[in-house]
Amino acid sequence: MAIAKITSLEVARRAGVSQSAVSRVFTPGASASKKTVEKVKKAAAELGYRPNILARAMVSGKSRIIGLVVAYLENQFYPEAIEKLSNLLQEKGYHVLIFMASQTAGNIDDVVAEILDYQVDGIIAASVAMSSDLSNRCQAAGVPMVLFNRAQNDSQISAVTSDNIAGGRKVAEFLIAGGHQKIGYIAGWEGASTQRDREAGFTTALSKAGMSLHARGIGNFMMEEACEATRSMFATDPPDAVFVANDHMAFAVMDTLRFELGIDVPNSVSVVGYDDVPVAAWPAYNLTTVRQPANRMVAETVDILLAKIGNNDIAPRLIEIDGPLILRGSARIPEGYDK
Amino acid sequence: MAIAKITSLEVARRAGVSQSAVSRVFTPGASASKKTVEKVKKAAAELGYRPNILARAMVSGKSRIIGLVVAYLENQFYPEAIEKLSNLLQEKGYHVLIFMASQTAGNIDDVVAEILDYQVDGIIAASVAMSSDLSNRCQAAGVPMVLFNRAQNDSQISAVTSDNIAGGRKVAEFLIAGGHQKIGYIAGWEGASTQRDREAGFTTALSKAGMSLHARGIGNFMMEEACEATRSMFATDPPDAVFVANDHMAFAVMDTLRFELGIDVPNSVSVVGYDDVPVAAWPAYNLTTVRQPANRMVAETVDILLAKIGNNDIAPRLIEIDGPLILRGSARIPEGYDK
DNA sequence: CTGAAAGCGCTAACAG
DNA sequence: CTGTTAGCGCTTTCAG
Repeated sequence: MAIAKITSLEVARRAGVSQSAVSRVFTPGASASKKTVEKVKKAAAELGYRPNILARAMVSGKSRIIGLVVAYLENQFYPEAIEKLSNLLQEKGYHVLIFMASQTAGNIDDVVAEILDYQVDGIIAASVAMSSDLSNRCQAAGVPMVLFNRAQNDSQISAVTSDNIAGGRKVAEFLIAGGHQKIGYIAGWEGASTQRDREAGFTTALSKAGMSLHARGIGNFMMEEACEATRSMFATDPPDAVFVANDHMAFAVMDTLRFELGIDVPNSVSVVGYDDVPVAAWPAYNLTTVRQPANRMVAETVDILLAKIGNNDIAPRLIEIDGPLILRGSARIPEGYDK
Repeated sequence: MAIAKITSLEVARRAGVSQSAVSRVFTPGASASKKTVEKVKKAAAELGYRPNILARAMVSGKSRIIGLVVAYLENQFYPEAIEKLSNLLQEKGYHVLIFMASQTAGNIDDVVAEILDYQVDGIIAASVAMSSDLSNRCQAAGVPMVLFNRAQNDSQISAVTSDNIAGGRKVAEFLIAGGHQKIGYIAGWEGASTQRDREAGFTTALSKAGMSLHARGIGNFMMEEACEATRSMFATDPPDAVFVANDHMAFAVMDTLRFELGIDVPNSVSVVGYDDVPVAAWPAYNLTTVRQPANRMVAETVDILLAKIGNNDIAPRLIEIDGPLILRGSARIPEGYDK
């Protein structure tokens, strides 16, 4: 079985032109006479020639590869995001090299180092904490990076998230309008800006209404820990409403409430989540939640990244996209409520 | 901000050795004296040097990139699989370039063409149909491919799936043992070997017991269509058990039954799925289902692919991995049943 | 508009 | 074990 990798040189010979002519025909912004283009295209088609992207990358310095660092694929928000990210990038002529940053903490640095080895044109870090040392190395290597669904204090680095503070506030206002008196919160991983902002927006709005958190548990964005937190929270003096830092945990909370503790949702307790992943709309959960506008978040992320790839000197941007509260059946809806 | 891409030549100069010495130090199976290694490593560390993988790929002909074609990320089985795939490949020193084959039918060919442009060392096609023309082109290009969770009649191409026929049979036997009389089936997309095999195993076992399908609907692996199929199937003479071709649709079937039609699962009708995705274990569904052993499927896939990368002449292999029926609460369990 | 020539950063013979 | 020498396949000046 002969291995048939056709090079531009072979195409050139068959078309009776120089190798550089072939290159020009396949290089977007290049000039070639109609006749040359025709001859080359014909020869290329006959031979089944396609340019070698790696070779092109080497000389041009542009690989058209974007490194995507991602961690928790079990939370449905991420598969959805990577699908959209990948599709959009594909449209723009880029492709996504995936790097799992899972399990082993502290391996993020290694992962990014590996990414850099592939000469990626840019990096999207979804939901992972970035040491500033690390972002410096990317900077030094001239590789732009944008954080997806996580912000960094370090204002040197671009990030796009939903407006988590506003989201948290909306939930508080909704719950208060619903007449809830004892409001609990189940937190995500405290190292995450999304967690902190959601909680800050939530408790601030509570304070403004003269209320405070009735109970607080920590789920670390993990289902099992969220179950545990729910058990303790409902062991004594149970709340009449719980805001859970993301949908993924909210499902665990609802299941624990209904099937383990025998507590009715929403009649005995309202549950509200954050993300609006597809499962939230399924009748079994029918979860009231704040929608993270994945499409717009993805579009912004790609925009910023490509802009930076075009010109790395543009200032870092912090985008927060507002998302609506989606009213469903897991929480009591105040009469005449609209937002 | 200076862009600091260090080359092996610069390291060589600082270490006082030749450029090829540096290369050797960074090439796994190469020889260099202890002293040289030391000097080079030191200089490299000081400079922050890392080899350029693309350049290495060009000359060695090995990119250490695996192209992964994937379609429906909404079915949780796939995020899970790509996470495991990516992790395992990462361990072996490969990385995954993702290609979404979604929406647009017939774009698979274009997608694979693009993949080839990146000089990938191998391709994993998850759950996509492969035209034989296409697999020929990969063959011609010397790029091995293995199908994941889908088999092909074309025995020229390796594939790993669960044992779908056995799985279908297990479900039939289980349902029959449970005393069900009117057994329905909701099919996936008929173009998929997984769908066909599951159904074949299922109906064959039914026949052996002197039974036949009471009703049949088509869900095409989509939730909405599965809902529709459920509605028609239960409009008249409803079955007392339904086998659904995958979990993703089974959730939709259960929700339609319970929340739209007001039919009790499992008391009025048993529902069984296929895959055992994480959600199947959540209390809200607690779905009885055939487990696809993702870990072993992934391990086999990677094994075969890497073996082929090592030597493309080895024969194509078709692996079917047996998975257990996981008994949960969505289907009546016959007394004393164990399998 | 076109061809010749010079590399991109690295690995792989090849002598020494 | 080491340095020298060729390229991998392509883009990009540079003359013409």
